Amino acid sequence: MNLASCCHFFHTLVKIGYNKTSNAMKARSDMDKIFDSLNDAQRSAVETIDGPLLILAGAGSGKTKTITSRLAYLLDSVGVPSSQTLTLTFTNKAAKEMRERAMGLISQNSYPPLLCTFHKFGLLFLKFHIHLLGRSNTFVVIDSDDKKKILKKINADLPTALVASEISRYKNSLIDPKEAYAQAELTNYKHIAKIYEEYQAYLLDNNLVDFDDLLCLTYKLLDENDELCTQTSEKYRYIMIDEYQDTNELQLRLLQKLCSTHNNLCVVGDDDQSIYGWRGAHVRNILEFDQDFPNTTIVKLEHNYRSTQAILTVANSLIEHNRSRLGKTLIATKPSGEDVKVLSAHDETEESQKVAKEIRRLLDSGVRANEIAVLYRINALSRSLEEGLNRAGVAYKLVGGLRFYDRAEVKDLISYLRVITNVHDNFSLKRIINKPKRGLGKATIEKLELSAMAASKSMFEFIDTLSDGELESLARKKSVSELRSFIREIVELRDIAEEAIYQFIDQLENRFKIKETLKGLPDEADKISNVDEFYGLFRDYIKQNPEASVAEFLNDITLQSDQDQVEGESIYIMSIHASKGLEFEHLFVIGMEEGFLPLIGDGSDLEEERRLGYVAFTRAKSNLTLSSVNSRFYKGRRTELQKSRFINEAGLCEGSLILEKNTAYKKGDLVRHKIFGAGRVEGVSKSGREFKLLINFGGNKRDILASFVEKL
DNA sequence: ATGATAACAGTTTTT
DNA sequence: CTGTTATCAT
Repeated sequence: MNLASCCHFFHTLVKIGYNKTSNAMKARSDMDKIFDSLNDAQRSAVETIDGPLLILAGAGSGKTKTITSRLAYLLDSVGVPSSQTLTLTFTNKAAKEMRERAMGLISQNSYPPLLCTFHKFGLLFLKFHIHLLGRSNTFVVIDSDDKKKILKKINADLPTALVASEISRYKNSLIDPKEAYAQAELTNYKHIAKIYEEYQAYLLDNNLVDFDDLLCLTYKLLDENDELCTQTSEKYRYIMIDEYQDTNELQLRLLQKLCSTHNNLCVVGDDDQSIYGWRGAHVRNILEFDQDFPNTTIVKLEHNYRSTQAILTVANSLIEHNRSRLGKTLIATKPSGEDVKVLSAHDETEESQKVAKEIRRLLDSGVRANEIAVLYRINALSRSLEEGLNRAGVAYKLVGGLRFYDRAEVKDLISYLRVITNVHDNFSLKRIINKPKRGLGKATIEKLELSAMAASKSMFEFIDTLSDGELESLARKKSVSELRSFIREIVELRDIAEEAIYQFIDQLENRFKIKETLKGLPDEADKISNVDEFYGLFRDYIKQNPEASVAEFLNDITLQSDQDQVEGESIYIMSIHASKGLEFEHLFVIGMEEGFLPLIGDGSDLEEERRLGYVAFTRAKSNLTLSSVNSRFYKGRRTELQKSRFINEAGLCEGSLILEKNTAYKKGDLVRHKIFGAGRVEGVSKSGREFKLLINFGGNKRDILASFVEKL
């Protein structure tokens, strides 16, 4: 749902009140069909509507189906007005998918329920209530790049990435600059707190809002206005949250406010798939949900409809090595299938060669390219893989990487639009004032900005009101005339945007020759096609929302990452993080070595690394191949590497195939156990899906599962 | 103001 | 080995 229609939606709710429940008979038979398609656990999750509910949804267990069915049940069977429900996700993609699936289940005559991302909800809420904080709702949402630019300007010495993440941490812990300063002990942190204070002042001055503000200002409003809080909570009587394992402290507290009057909170997630701890997500939110929300009902969805038994066995045994987890075991609904394979290679070149060869073989046997994917823990591993795929003539699509809206040429366009909708936006103005070149350098721009500030005017206003003579004392003569025409074009475009929006793009390109100025730059063709794509997006948006303004378009796209990957005739390669939520018939995971997966470094968490392994493995539907190398070229040097411990923990050994064939251990092998130390294998037997070894530790004989020892 | 070089750091990234 | 940023001549 776009911003325009969402706002309309908010208004409509107020005006028409609740919609009437649909035809009960019809709803009943539709609901019966939905229930028939659910398993027992899913059905019980759908029918539990009052009080806190934790749905532990394992990978591939029909999570989306369960949430959407529950929504349909609430609306069509229980008769809850759609306006009283709120469903939040993390990504636009998830929201879109869920909305589409929910629409197919919910009876047509109910108004679409509010189903959007956390941040979009924040945006909508602020549009309606930010005035209570003494701010105007014409604020602009900035992205993390904009944020870094602002921080860089404020601070010169400390690394902006660090400052940005610390400020984010403060905001997500609801710590204001004063408190941050008070609690800082190191001088660096005092310094960061000062930067934080200046940054906040800058945002306020320019009426900007960053991603974190969308949530923390929303929280602040609810926290400081009891009446608004009660009213909002009563409005959304049934709340559902997707991917709950990825929520942070602020999101938890926001949810506590939102359901303070009813506690009808249903969260869906998987503690075993929590892979964003480094970004502030708190696994504890899902682990201790029943402590935050007493009298919680817990439903586990453990039936897996995605992967073969063989793949699930491997994934289950890996994740069992984690201690902090609620504990569940995926149950296969598919037959055993092919064994999980382990490739080993001497180096990354051979690895990519082997993987490419396997992929070639699959393609030649008629497998469709988009059913194949290769995953890696760090993006740096993509290079050798890409080379190998190129050599083998395998077309691939790299998912992730630099996002569409983050590309320089697209950001320039966005800045143009921002200046056109708000000429006082100094920040965006500075980005484009010398694009295309108008002979203004860093020094001149700085001078203009300072003088404007001294005159208490925005740069645009300042330039516009100055005489040519006055301007010439700040910039060279040639630049002054360029500036004049720049100002004129912006004003004219603003009028066009208001009066003839369908002409807007053509006029923009005409006046500023955006595409022409890209000629001669590296990757010229890509850049021009990105500009064209952006133009297309704008036109589509206007076509779909004829009443929308440029400002609405801008706020909407700031919250968007490029989502829909076009299906083509190429295989996919991506990081494990980027693969969350996806599935592939044939999956390769490369870089299964100590130091890469698990990645070891400061702040690394072995259990989170293991969950990453688990997420990776559970993307596979019928074939899973892992690969490891003896040495890898990384950061300019070649490093000797050992096989990932996860290969062993997953019950796999070199050459693979522990399921039916020989175990890697035989009588007489020397092994080491974490507690008992070194010992000799005296017997091998099978225990469930794993091998059990009888080991003699210096006279002390014990039965131990093979995955708990390592070979010497 | 602009382009060329040196110095440097280097996971994962939903909004 | 990469890509990004700071600094220095032109």
